[in-house]
Amino acid sequence: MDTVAITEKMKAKGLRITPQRFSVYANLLSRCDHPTVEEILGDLNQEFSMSSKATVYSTLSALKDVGLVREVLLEDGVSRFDANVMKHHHFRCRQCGSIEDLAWEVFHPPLTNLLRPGLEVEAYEATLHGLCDRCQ
Amino acid sequence: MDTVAITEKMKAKGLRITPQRFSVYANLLSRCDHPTVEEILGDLNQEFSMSSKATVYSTLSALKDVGLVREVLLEDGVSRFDANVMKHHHFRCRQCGSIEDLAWEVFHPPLTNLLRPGLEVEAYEATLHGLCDRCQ
DNA sequence: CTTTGTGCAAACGATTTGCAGGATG
DNA sequence: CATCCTGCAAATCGTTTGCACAAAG
Repeated sequence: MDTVAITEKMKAKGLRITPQRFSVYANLLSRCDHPTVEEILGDLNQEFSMSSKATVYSTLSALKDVGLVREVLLEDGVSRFDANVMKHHHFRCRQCGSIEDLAWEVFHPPLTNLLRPGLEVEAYEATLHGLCDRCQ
Repeated sequence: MDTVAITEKMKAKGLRITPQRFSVYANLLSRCDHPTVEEILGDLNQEFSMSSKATVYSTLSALKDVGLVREVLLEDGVSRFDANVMKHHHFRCRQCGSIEDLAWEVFHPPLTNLLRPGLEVEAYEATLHGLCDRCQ
């Protein structure tokens, strides 16, 4: 996705554009893993100081509020972020901890008639655990 | 489950029995929600001081190591614990935050042929989100 | 009596907050 | 030029750790 498209996407959600915000979102869009705040910040500050930790937190929070990114909480006590906001599931390697997205079709919809009456299901998602190819 | 059965279950796993350990596990077995350390500790210290936070953490860690309890990490950054170690899924009410167990049969197994080759799936579980009856 | 658990307080790491100055629309 | 973002440091919150004392087997 090019610079203009990214900017437009943010503007369309009513976000004020700043170099920090732009680069956080651009970084997230360019990755296929699910980075932590530290990892994003490391990328942004690689060549020159671009942003601070507090700003990355606040930017991710703003992006999350308007639905451009999703927060992913898996087995470690760390927030991870994902610019893929389509419905999908996750796979997590128990060895290296890497996370990847899985097609939504991997699971059939839940059999809601097996739930106790009274529960109103609005969404769901699954996490698969195992070993990735690199760790086998 | 009675006192003797609980004690035997812990002994069978090689755990040394103490009043603190016993009451943490007994508390967890008697609940159907998925309490945090704070909630368990609050219960134990209701009438008189029974345990400390560090001990509850260490007990839960020991119980987890021998497979008598499971740690559940859901949408908030807090560890929750579950004495139900059978395979099951979870439902979380987005209003009140309550969590309940769902039957394993609610989902068919994943269609692993849709995954990219190289991933070795060992386990999985799903979380459903919605409104419980009390919150509708 | 040896091993292991307990409880306190201090340490820790991720995240949030307060606030003065600066950039955006 | 009014709004609201940035960045620093301090505050917060859940969890872990170190250690002296006590309890379990």
